[in-house]
Amino acid sequence: MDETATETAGRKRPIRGKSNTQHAVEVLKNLILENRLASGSNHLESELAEMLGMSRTPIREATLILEAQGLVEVKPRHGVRVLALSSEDMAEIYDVLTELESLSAELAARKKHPSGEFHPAEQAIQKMDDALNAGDLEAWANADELFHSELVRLGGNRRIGNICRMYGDQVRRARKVTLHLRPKPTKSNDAHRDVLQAIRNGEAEQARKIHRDHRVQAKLMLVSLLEQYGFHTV
Amino acid sequence: MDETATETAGRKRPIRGKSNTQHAVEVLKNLILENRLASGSNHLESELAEMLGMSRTPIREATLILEAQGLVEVKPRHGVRVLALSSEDMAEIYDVLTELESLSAELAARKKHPSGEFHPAEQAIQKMDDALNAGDLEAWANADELFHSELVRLGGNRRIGNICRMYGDQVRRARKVTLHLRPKPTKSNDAHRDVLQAIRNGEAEQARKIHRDHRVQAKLMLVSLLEQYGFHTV
DNA sequence: TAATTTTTTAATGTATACGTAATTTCGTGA
DNA sequence: TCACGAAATTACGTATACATTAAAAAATTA
Repeated sequence: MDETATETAGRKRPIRGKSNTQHAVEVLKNLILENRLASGSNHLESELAEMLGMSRTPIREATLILEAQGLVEVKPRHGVRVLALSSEDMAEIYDVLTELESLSAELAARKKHPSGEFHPAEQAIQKMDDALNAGDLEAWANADELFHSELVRLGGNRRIGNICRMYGDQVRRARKVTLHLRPKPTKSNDAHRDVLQAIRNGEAEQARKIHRDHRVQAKLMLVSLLEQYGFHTV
Repeated sequence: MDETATETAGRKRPIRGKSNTQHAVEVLKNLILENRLASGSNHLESELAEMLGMSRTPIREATLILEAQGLVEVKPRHGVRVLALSSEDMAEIYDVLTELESLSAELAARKKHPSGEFHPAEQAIQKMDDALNAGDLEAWANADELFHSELVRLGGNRRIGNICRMYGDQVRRARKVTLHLRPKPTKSNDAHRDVLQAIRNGEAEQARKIHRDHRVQAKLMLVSLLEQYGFHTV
């Protein structure tokens, strides 16, 4: 009990440069993405506050932020509800990502890039190859994610960056379910390599088309997997 | 002084079913869109709190929401900064809207719609015609906005709806500046009519292309206007 | 005077108190 | 037993207090 009291007292000020609100956002987001706060479950502010060892104030602020990001819904007397992700939801999200990432590929191809600008994207592809050879799907997924965010960065539209980052969280959530059900993603690496080459060559329409086709394929596969396996786990 | 005290005390509970936080979001958003909180200006929480006659708590919550919507930036000791909208920002926003609305047109064309589903969109076009004949640009802009949101609704992707609604606010902000500088938008009405017809006919690619071209034109016109006139007013 | 340190100020982040209203529980009557 | 209404509970929205710390101001020194 003693140490608990001390801890609680000590936790008043944030550990290091990070407000309790920010901390709560991170922790709650992780809990949701890890599926440790189940979809559809309701949680009272006071419950979350106690769970994270802080008062309701930063919790409220955090839930507002998470609500704006579409991860939870705040229902006045019913607590914070973690939003479920149906296969329809994922289809919607994939459509948005497909569109905006393809546009990013096009935009990236139209721009002049300083040398070395493509290095992170190349590295991501390399990591994907390595991970695939090693049979490490988690590593592959991380590298894949990295490539997609690089693509968006190269496109240079920061708003697209924000949107894709936001929905990226949700895709990660679904990926937990699908990653080990899907066929080995050998074609992804090729597609990514091709997009990058098209961007380098300044072939805007081509870059867009390649990425778009790749994304459309990925969506079809993912959504059918989710429908097949019910997706009640997410 | 007396009445001030009474007012402050009375404002404790929200006027009508709407929390102070929600109220603050609305009021602040309007102030920003009306350009009565200038871009780049910083405002302390306490200042806004006093301005709206409530305590800092709901103001803080409101600013977090507005921050998530990209209207302001909360900088710890410098207050709430209203984000400026440069012509580059508008270009970014237009690119996103172009892409997502065009996709919506495509999606709408692929779907079966119950009869009467197109009624609101038709009405919006009619209003645009009327407004244009009457020379009422504000009315035209409102009807135009309505059509765009209808288009997105017909597409059926709720996430696109959220994104477009969000950026719609910012477009409205810029429109304040450009509406009376741009040439009369006679072609818009035709384009809208054509999209709607294509959707009706189930011509998905066609619908997408028409709307896309229209949007690209609009973007070029708008961005060049903004560059020309500096846009320092927004 | 300019630079640097100290002091002061004040805005924020957080906890907490409390009134309000929604929900639930309980009790009453049909 | 069920429906309905009253009382009790309690989660939330908001105000407020307060400690922390960044920024500004003042003072000291070179």
